[in-house]
Amino acid sequence: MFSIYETYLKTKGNFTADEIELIRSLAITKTLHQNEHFLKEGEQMKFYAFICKGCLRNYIVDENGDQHVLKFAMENWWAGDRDSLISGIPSVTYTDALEECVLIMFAKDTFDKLCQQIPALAVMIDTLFHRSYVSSFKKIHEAVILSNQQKYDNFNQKYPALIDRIPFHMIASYIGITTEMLNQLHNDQCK
Amino acid sequence: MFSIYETYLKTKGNFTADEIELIRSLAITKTLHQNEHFLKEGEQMKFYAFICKGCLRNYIVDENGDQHVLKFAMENWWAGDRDSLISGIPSVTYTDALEECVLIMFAKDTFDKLCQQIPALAVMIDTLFHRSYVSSFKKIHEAVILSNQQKYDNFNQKYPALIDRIPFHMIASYIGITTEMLNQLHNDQCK
DNA sequence: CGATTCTTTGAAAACAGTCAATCTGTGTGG
DNA sequence: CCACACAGATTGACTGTTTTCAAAGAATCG
Repeated sequence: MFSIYETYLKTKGNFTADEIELIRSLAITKTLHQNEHFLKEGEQMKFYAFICKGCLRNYIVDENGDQHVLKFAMENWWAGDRDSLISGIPSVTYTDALEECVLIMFAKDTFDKLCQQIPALAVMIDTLFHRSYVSSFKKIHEAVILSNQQKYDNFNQKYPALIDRIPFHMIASYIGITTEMLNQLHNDQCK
Repeated sequence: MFSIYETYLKTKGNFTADEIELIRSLAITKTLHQNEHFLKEGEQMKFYAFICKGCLRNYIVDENGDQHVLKFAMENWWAGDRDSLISGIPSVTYTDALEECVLIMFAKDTFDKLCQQIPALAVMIDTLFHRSYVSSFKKIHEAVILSNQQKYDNFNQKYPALIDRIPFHMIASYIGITTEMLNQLHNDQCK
């Protein structure tokens, strides 16, 4: 499974064979079965976790016990609650596996040291963080101005085929509409 | 005006007198009059810009020529398009002054070098970036699940008195509702 | 004071959410 | 292997909210 991560690294920067080997030596592989929790509210996230296989969902539970999906993460993404990881504070979100998952993980301390030793790795993470800031800004704007129809179209464009992989009510929660509405939009499209 | 920035710095980290002096020596003060453009679409943002006084708005113009307000920035915030600044790409947004503004600016290269020399400054910026990532996540979630009424309440809580300082239609654009709707919510509250 | 921009109002239409009932598929225990 | 329970999907009627449109009133700026 490390080979998937190695491929990912090679698309993100120039790493020497030695560096790859060093990274490999410190990687921890973890598997999750379907519906298994990866991180719970109140727990601190202590590992960088890269997804080699599978799909996870990140969500919060409000005071009424209702769940709100904040994001989905799948192959070649990073999983979990970044705020908890970086700030060292307890997570306010839950993350769990929607499918069988295989993760490549690194203890936070280990990974931070690696970043100091391997400049390309530090650049990769900085870029990643910057990118996700930019994309989250874009997502705010979309949430604000788009109609339900447009949100639906957008979702399908951004996550092709994900709608066939994840229960409707979770996608509805993610894009901020009701399950009934999502269903109707989906029907309209298939006509 | 630098004293305002100095006060800001002191709340964000421990800076020595020498460091403050070094920062001061490289600062550029700029004033903007009301409605003056600070940054246009297509231009590259080349300065870190801290707001000592005044209020700016950051927005995009869509294919129909309609403006969409992405954010407001005022005293003790940073102005402009961060993506352009960090990535060195042309800005996709406009930023202009809603009032007379005074900015403390630093050329990007200059500031990046300062960060290397002054660890507290680098930490400050990292924290700032991380924070705004986290808060953007919160804002997405709010845009997705809150009713117009709640968005209005939220805005007033987060930006007290800003509603008396900025034209209604810009605030409406920012929170993603029509001017008429905002007006009605505002009336209801005053009853 | 004239032009422009911003705010306010109300009616009609479009839109989205709620609710309740039904349908479907999956997995479990007998 | 069947019957049942359960979670998720689907449907339609109803309700409430939000937008659109049009028009008029205030405020601001040159």
